[in-house]
Amino acid sequence: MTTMKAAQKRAQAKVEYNAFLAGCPSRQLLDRISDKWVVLILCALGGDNSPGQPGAAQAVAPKAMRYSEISRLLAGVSQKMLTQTLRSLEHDGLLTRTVTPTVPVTVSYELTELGLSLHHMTRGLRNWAQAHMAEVLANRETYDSRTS
Amino acid sequence: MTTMKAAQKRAQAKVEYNAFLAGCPSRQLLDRISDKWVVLILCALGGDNSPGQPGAAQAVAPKAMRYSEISRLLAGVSQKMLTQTLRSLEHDGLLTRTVTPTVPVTVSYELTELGLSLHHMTRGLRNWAQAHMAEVLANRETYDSRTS
DNA sequence: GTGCCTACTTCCCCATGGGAAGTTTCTCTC
DNA sequence: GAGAGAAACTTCCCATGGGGAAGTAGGCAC
Repeated sequence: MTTMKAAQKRAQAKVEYNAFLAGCPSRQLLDRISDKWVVLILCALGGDNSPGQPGAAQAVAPKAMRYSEISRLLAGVSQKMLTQTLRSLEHDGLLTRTVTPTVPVTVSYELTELGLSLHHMTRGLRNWAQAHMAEVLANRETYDSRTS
Repeated sequence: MTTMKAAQKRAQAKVEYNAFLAGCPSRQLLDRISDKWVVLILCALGGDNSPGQPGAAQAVAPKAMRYSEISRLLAGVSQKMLTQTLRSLEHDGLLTRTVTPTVPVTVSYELTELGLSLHHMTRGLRNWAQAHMAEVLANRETYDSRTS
């Protein structure tokens, strides 16, 4: 990484982000997006936040949301973390922040195209978690009974 | 969500893990897997850990790895965190831990089928990070120049 | 004027994670 | 036979990060 000829550098520039290397920017990016609040915010803005009508195919349409809406949906997030996470996502160009100077000012957040592409991943994560919950729970019990 | 008939409740029982609810087990599961070390370990064991020959199609085959191998691959992970994360993944049935009583004992970790299914997700995350790195970097610069 | 609204920011405190050194059990070397 | 060394942890200490709660701005309603 430190000693490298220009030709190699050029060849690497396109492909050679290796998230396993601690210093690699893609590793830092992975660190940032492998965060529970990031995943949840992406899911929320991505649109798979319908109140859970069972059986109804969830309408998965990206949707702009206000700060308070997100705050309400992501039960348990502290305001500090929410603001902080939203800022970093805006910083990375994953979402846009729009201030509307209404009575009390309203702020709305919306995924960019880039954010939308990441949303496909986080959506998969969330669905995985919900789909395999039972299995994991069963595994935990098996594990605990084996070791107790 | 609060007012619900028994019929609906029954219908929900199967499907209705909602990761947005703070108390929901699937939320806790999502919290656990939305972790940088979890993602990296899954990627490592999933097999997309080739030393980065640019251009060469990465051989993506799940692979058992020893503790020290993982430790070396995931530059920057502390032993404490690595052990802790591996334990929790084993606990959830995402990987198996096998002790071989050789000279100094060797321990190898391997993904279970469940872990493998999650690996598809984390692999996507990692690839996304590496693929969109440049774009994110550009966005950061734009953002910084706009606000400075 | 008092109070309330949204979208934050700030302060304090505790839990979590990093760094490094210690532990165990064996075998190999001097 | 004393000591080194190796793998996989475990333990201890301390800094950072995240939660909880309270404070801020500023415009409108009462």
